[in-house]
Amino acid sequence: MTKKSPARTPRITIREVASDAGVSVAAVSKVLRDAYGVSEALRAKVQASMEKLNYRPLASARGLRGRTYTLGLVFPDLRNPFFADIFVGVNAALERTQYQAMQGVSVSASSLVEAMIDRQMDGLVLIGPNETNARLNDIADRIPLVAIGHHDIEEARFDTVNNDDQLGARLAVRHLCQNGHKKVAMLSLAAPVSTVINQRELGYRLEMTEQGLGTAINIVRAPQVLRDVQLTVRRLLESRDRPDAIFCWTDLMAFEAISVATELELSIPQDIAIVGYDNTVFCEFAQNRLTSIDQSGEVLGLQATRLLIERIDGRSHSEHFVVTPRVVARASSAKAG
Amino acid sequence: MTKKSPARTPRITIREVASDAGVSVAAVSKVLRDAYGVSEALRAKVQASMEKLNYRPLASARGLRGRTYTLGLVFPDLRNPFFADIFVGVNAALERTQYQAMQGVSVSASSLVEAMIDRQMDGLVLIGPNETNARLNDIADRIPLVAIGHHDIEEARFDTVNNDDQLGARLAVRHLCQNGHKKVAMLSLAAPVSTVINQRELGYRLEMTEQGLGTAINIVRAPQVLRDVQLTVRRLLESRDRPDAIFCWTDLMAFEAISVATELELSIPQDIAIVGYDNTVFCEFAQNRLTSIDQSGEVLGLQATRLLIERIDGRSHSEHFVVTPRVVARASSAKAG
DNA sequence: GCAAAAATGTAGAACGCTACACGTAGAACA
DNA sequence: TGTTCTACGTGTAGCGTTCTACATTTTTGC
Repeated sequence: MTKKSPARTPRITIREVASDAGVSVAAVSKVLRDAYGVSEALRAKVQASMEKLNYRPLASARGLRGRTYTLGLVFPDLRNPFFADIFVGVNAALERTQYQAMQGVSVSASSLVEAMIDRQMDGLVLIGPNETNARLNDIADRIPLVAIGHHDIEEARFDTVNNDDQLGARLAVRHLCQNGHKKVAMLSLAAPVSTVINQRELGYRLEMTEQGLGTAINIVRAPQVLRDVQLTVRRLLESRDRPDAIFCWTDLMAFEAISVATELELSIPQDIAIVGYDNTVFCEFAQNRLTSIDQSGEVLGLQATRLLIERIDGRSHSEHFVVTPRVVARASSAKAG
Repeated sequence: MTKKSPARTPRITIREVASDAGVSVAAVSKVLRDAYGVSEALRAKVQASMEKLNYRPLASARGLRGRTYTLGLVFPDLRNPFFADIFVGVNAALERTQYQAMQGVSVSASSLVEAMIDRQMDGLVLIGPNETNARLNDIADRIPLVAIGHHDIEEARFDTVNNDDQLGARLAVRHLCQNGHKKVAMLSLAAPVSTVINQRELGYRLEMTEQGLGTAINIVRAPQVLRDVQLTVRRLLESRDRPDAIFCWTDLMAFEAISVATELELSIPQDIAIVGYDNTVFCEFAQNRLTSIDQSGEVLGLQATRLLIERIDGRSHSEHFVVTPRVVARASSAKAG
């Protein structure tokens, strides 16, 4: 079935660079890799030839012996603009390095990770992985790994970068309480495994208790799907004893909450206050004016990438970086009245 | 500087599969590639061994001789959820094939394309490329290429998949006119090159003229940046002779328009009607209720991928697939009164 | 039955690069 | 002067696949 493609211009190889520069192939390779034992004169000669011939090393060939200079980013989905912030951070960290990031979106569980290992990524950044520690350790045994958004670091053979989700949740609740809201519900995510969810829910519970609102604790969970979120919110807002505030798992969920509230002709924040998480760009829009917890995705991405490169370069003990979240207050959580 | 990483379990290679199955390496390779000349018995034997050993072919090694079974998707940015729709389509097309998609976000112009060629992608899908035809042809000479959102197909040595942007713009204007809006402005994008922008602006002009509103033609352009869009919209809405409707380049821009209008205490659609493009999920939200032109990203992604695989398999003449857009009417463009 | 054709399997040379193991030359030291 | 270092280059064996060419067996045609 496989026919021949039209002939394409063949690539410049390391051999041609070597012969053009009048040096050995090994010498060119050394220059390429910044390896030890190269004189300035030789480096200059080789670099001139590379430039002249417009040489670009072929990643597959490099990968077969050494590294591919490619990092894999695994996103849980593409709809949340928060991930774009992380991506910005990753790219900032990659500036002035030879590395390139390739993204994938984990459609079917962990098959993407396998695909990336098959493709010889030098390392992986998993963003919000729904995986157990054991499973992550398995992966880490095969490829340098950093997880963003995974709190279980016991015996972890990989690095993690997190915002303090427990604190984030506490800040949200505290902020709402300070603004006079009492019956704070939490709209959480119904997902198989997630240490992030656990932390947020824990923070919510602890802070509610601390605020003397232990009896008002109310966690409802919805799957990521649009319909389900709306149904869940609607049920919550129409319930006999409606909360006066909702702390949402994500800005995206919060926007849906705003939508449902608007449909029910409840006014925000008078009838119902809303707080999101991630401080996405859309929070700023006048139709949302959503108070949100900022976990600075850019920093998360930057640090994760930094750690990953360190790990590729040989570090074997685990490091765990934590960002302190902060409240960005907007109208959606203003004083009740 | 490069230290040794902790020893990782070595991979299963084709050789081990061959020896386990008691056949030659070449035979295993044939099975892997569905090549001609393999008996059922042999195939079964080999597949059993592959399963048993959990063998996965290494893409780098394959790439050195044949293909990597990897397709590269190049997105212009990560913030627009419309791209998630395209991605869904791509994945649908990849189901039951050996191919895997890897995404990249084009930060610095075309350097990502080079990086993907270096990494031996079998083909590329460029989404909304800001490139000239000549430049795209250059790329197409080096790698199978499909562009989504590029209308200049003259002498194109690549395939394209588009929605009919000219029609889309006409539909938007027509819809607004039918609902009694007359002074329809267009909020367009200030970008270096884009045949998509040209088509939309052309459609807008033509339809305005056809509706007898030639004198009301008013195109303002803003760069993608948040601040600039808001400034532009604000200027437009505060101008002496304010339009009564805005047709926006993108839902994202439309949401910003809604934001500015809300801030100015203009009501939608009474004071100002708004129409977007892409029919993103957020359009449905009650705080937006945004009328939008649907160009079915899923179909775009699916078709692009289909064409790309055909092209990889040897097709050399160009094909151009066009999707017909449709209006999805919501409150933001309802009758003026 | 026998030649020709088709089907099935194998050997082994690439693919472009890295990294190990060396070779050489000059400097430093005694 | 010889010996030991150090710095700098080179030759070349793979890395894990694919694919061409060929060898062998089976089927077909008459």
